[in-house]
Amino acid sequence: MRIGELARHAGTEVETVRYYEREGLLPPPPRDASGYRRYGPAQLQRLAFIRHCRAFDMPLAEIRELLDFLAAPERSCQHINDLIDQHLARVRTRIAGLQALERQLSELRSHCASGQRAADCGILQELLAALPADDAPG
Amino acid sequence: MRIGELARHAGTEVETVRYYEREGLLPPPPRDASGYRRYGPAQLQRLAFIRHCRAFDMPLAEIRELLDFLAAPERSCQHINDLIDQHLARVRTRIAGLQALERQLSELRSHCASGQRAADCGILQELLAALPADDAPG
DNA sequence: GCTTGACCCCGTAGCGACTCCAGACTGCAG
DNA sequence: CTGCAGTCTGGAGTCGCTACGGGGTCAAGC
Repeated sequence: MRIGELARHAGTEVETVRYYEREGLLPPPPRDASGYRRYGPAQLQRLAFIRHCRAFDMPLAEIRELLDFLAAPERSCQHINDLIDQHLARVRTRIAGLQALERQLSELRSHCASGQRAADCGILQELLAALPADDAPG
Repeated sequence: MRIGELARHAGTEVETVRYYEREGLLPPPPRDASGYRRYGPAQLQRLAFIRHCRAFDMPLAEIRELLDFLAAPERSCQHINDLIDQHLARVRTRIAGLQALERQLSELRSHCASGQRAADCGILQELLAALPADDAPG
């Protein structure tokens, strides 16, 4: 299979496949007489694994670590669990941060009805009143 | 005030201030005899405004638009409301996506207890079983 | 044989919002 | 005078792609 077919099966882009190869996540495949990359099912499985991890929003560095475990089936998978736990913690932290952000934005939004002059806009007023007293210059 | 003090008051980094200047969010300030940037309270207020917006996770392009309103107090602030509404919608979409991700990750995590061989790790199994049947090559 | 179009190659630059670095200069305290 | 913190400039690095430009290859249709 050539790169376009591989990408299609994995639901991604040709450029992304070449990018993963450059980054060392996919091994350089053999080439045919025209220099085209030729892939087998094992490469597709590996690519699908990567895309599956990316769908979980994992950074490539972590995916790299997970890929190492595919090649070392006898190793303890404790580190895998740790990676997932850490990632889960990151996601939860991010959610909490965004929820706080959403509350603040809703509050901000409530300060202005539509169609006023910018000078009277409660939103701009709020955004301008951003200097904590102890940080203000003397 | 010099750039370090300005940055400290705004709770940010010197490099960030210079970056904002390069990006046109802060006007180039006057320089003293040694070429050091000298700032007044107005610049600090503007920088604090930007950082406040960034704390709301707004992209610099939107902040640029909001800054335009500070210079045009007679304009209608309808566009400001629209910007906040759009941003709020983005934040809510992102939260929903991350919550779905969190559920999937928790599910994934439940597939493996600690200390097994990688070959038996339920997490790796799940990640590998990523190929939908209709996408698999013939 | 010739064109058209889809596919592939490589290398490079761009995104957003910083962050860090090298190498030089300035300002102030001890 | 020495040392160190602060500042200057320009450029590169981060992350995960994405989009270009300029070419080669291949199968089908005329």
